Amino acid sequence: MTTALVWFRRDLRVQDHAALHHALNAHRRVHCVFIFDSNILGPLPRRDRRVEFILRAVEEVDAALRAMGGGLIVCHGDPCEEIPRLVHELGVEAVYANRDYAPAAIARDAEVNRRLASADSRLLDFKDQVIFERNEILTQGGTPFSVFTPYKNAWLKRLTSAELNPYPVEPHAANLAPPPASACLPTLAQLGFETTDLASLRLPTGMSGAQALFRDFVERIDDYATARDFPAVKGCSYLSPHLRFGTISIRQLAAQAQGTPGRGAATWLSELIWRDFYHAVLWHHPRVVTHCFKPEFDALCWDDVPDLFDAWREGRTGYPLIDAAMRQLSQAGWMHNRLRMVTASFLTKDLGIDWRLGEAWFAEKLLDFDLSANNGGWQWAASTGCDAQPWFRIFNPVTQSEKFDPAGRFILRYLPELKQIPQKFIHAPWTMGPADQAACGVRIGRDYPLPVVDHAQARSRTLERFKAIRVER
DNA sequence: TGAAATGTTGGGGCG
DNA sequence: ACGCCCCAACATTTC
Repeated sequence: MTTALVWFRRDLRVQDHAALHHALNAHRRVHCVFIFDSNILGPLPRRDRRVEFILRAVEEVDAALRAMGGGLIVCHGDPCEEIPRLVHELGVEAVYANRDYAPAAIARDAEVNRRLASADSRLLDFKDQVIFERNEILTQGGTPFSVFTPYKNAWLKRLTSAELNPYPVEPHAANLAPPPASACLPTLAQLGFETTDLASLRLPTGMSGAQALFRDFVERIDDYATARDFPAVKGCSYLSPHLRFGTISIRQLAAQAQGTPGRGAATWLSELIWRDFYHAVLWHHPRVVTHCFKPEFDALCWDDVPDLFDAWREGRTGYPLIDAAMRQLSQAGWMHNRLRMVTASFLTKDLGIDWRLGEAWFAEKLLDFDLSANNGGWQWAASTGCDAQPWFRIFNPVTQSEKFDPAGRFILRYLPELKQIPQKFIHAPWTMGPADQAACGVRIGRDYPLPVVDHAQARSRTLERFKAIRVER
């Protein structure tokens, strides 16, 4: 009678779960554990919606496992100590987990595995988080891709139904072992955290919330290609936090995208491939965590301008689309993808601030924060990364606003102070003359900030900044 | 998964 | 009728 332990991390579901599937297939007794990692939780502010989001998901996993005769052991501590302790207490032969590709996670798992080896056990890890991982997609020359489009073509060419098949859990669910009677789930307070406003965000949580969002999106998937760029429109899937914590599986999403004809589904699949791409980039090039993917851009001299950085973070740059987006980030813990590109461009190309500062702010605020996608997106916007946007391609915050929020509907959702100004000034309020300002009762510089920088000037400074490091040949 | 600068064209006003 | 200019509108190139 062999015993296994399934270690849940960023895969908080009980359907289509690789590690759980393999453990149940191979062992007569399967315990399940989730650890609130004190190494990760320690540095977080005491109010963090993600901890609450995870706890809601953990509660649902526990309930679902109990319904199948098992349950979830939930610990709070250092996995390097907790896992070996459980292995000893429960008499576990092997620990099963789904692979995590972030450098810190790789190091953690290596350490856990090292300690398990001395206890005559081991950590078995499985591909679950992505469709293709590590070296599964390489160029003909056997090197990792550094441009997205050829990567995507190779990805699509390699895709078979095998990658999209779910990992069923039910067939051997009888092997689930109930947790010790003493085990019970911690509260947020017991974890040392305060309640947040997560409930007021109306963000569906857990597996059930993810499936509800998924069903809703499937109804709209045909419109995705055209609607996804407009932040005032309900065009995207809103599944990113769920994909981040694995409350829904990537295979379910990719199978839906692949099996639906039309441009909408194809465009969405492309976005899912971007996710695989950035995971692979991080796995092949862990240096991008702290350095530019293209080393020559490490020579860039960014500006040290704390006041401008604060204005950006707090949404008071004087550019309405930027400010609305930054307030969405703080208020909702999420930002529309188009706006992630526009605000990242603004920080790096208009304010001249190092992309790493913006990356860190997004990492703190985003519920869906994922190191690979966040780093990849920021380096793309800063023109320092893999398949980055060319450095001379600089977003105009006003033009982007006119294109993607033409009526200013998104802007007004987060900047009610601009409600009274005429629609034609909503994208650039400072262009109102004194008479217009008086007429609508909004004085720019008092009721809403003047632009903190002039875009045309900032643009030419950025061109100079990049020209300065250009290699002469 | 841009935008600005520069070049070209063609219609219309006008002498 | 014709040439000239102005300037949108569109195309190309440059950053």
